[in-house]
Amino acid sequence: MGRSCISIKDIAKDAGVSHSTVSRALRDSPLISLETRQRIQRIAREMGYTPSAIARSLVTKCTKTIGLVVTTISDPFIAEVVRGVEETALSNDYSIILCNCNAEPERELASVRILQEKWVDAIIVTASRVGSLYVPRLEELNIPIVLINNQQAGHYLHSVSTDNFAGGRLAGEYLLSLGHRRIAYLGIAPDAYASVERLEGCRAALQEHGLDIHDDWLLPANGRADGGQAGVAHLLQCAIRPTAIFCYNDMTAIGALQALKTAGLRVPDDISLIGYDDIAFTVFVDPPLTTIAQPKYTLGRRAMELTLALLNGQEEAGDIVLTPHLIERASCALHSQTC
Amino acid sequence: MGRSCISIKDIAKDAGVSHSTVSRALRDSPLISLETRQRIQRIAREMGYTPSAIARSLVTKCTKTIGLVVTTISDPFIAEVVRGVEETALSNDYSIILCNCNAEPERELASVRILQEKWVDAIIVTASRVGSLYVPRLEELNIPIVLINNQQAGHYLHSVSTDNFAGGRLAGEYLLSLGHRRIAYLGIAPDAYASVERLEGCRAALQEHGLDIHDDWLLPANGRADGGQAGVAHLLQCAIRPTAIFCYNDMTAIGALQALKTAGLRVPDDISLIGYDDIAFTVFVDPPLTTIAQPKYTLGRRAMELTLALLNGQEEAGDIVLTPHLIERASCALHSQTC
DNA sequence: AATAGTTATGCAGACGTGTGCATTCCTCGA
DNA sequence: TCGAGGAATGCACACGTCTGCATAACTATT
Repeated sequence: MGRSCISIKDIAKDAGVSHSTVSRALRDSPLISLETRQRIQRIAREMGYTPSAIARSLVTKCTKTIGLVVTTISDPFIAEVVRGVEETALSNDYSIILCNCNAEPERELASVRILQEKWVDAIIVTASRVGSLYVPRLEELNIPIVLINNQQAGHYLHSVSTDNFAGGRLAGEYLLSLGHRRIAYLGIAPDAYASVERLEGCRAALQEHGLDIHDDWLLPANGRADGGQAGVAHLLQCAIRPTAIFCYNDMTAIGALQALKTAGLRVPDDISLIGYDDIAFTVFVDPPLTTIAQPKYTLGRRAMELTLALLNGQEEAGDIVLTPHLIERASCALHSQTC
Repeated sequence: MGRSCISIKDIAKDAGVSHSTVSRALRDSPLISLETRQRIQRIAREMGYTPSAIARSLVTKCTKTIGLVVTTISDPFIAEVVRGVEETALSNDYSIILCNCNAEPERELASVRILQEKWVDAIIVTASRVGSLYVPRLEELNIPIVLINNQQAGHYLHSVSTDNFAGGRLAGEYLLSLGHRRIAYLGIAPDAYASVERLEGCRAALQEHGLDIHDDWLLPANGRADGGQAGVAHLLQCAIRPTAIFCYNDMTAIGALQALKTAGLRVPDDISLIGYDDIAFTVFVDPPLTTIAQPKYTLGRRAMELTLALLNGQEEAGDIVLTPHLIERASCALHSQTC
């Protein structure tokens, strides 16, 4: 039981030098003669020495560890972001401590406490909504904080996000180009920036053609499939039906798709459906979902790169906005009728 | 910039006592008088003190951190396991360092090195296949190692898994009960225990009825959708077709489902399909997938609980085998014809 | 031959926390 | 009044690594 536990002092004794010399030799310091350096490195290897990041951190005040806070790792979108963060971290010799706080305040606070005690060098937060008392608490730590898909102002606060307005416009323009004029938005959530911006982007595209979204066709959603189902239920009761639905995200669209099928409507023949995010599963529903893709992995990668830049003192690194793009699959069809 | 950096020495100076007294007072040691204890705790709170886990770890040799190694976090099955591990860890004041090594040897080695340097107390590995040179390397660390869904022998090695044989039998019995006699297995992978056991379980159920699986209907898979598609392509060329397909996992089944639809076959009317795992998306394909459910979250939770037990010296904790169960949805139908 | 400069190494203290042992003070009993 | 015992606290060192400064040995210059 117990760790290997050979320290630089053990090596020092074995090599007949002081532990300072060992420390320098192992870090390839030019202060130590090449011969001694190589000899010590060889001995270290033979003894199976592994440096202690703990002890090193204590003196350097740097743990090469960053905290990654997510609302839930089960979300396939977030999982992909996490992958981007983690891989970039490992490539740069950083590791990440994962905190999965299901938007529960007490878990959020517990996470902050742990990350603080463990002296993480920075924190990356991927959360659809960030608790109001949460960010101030984070800022007290006085370390760089990078928010993914959640723009917010603050001293130590930076963000990486995709351009939701552009994404919404992309969806709107695409549906227009297919001849759709009656378009619904399934994703109203007043407190969520992302949703508002996507809607406004879509609306902007419509307005350039002198159109707008009918009030009856602005429906709430919750980002999950059941929200999409509920939205469609409402929509089917409208006197005039839209010919296309723009959904807040893919899960909403998948729920909507189910409800439409259940109601005996065909997608895309009777009604077109467009999602947002491009999660892996869009390919496996029937029909495969046309969607606005967010560069999920890149989102994570850039967040980590920004974090590294901040840790290297490049304060000017600032915020990053990525561009979404359209992925055409099979859930949207031409609509030739005029309204 | 920089951390808060108030140590017990600062508190000691402020309170006019030695730092030892502060250390004991903060840990509520009965050695310190109640009055002093409370006074010191108050001062600590006022100064905004946070203990340093780093310094503590250096002396206690215990980091309250465990390493979690996964092949890929993008897999929805693994994501759910991770959630189980993480939540259980946080509840017990442990945190996890996530290592996502895409079954790439060099990433595996980098992960081991980092986990070793960071002095994690234990390691949990969730990997469909564990590299051959990987486990021995892990064992050198002399800390508890818990493998999820991967039974293997060794000194510091323990495992949590589900009973694949029972799961396979469950699938077989279910299909038999629906009247199926011609059953295919889509998931041959000789080096994967899990696959072999599921097949054997299914076969055992058939053999009790004097049946077996035809050699032509034993098809390879890779755990991904494309493997399922390829398998179905082969199957459709057989002279005699099976009436039901047992798939190694849900992703395979989903691929198979797509291929069947493309070929103009209806599920479950023309052919029944049963998956394995019960990932979240089984609900969203059409038809919803009948499957053998593994308790994914529980798998993670029990792995973490076992780890905690091992860290508390309860060596006898041993291995854990969980029981899968059938979830009936809509991808299997009665088959009344005799063969 | 004495001095300045260079190179290689050691010493000692720091980082923040935990803990065995010694010390001090107080109380109680004989 | 003295000693024993207990309660409360401090001292000193440990954990493994890093680093500023001192030291020693050697080389080159005058």
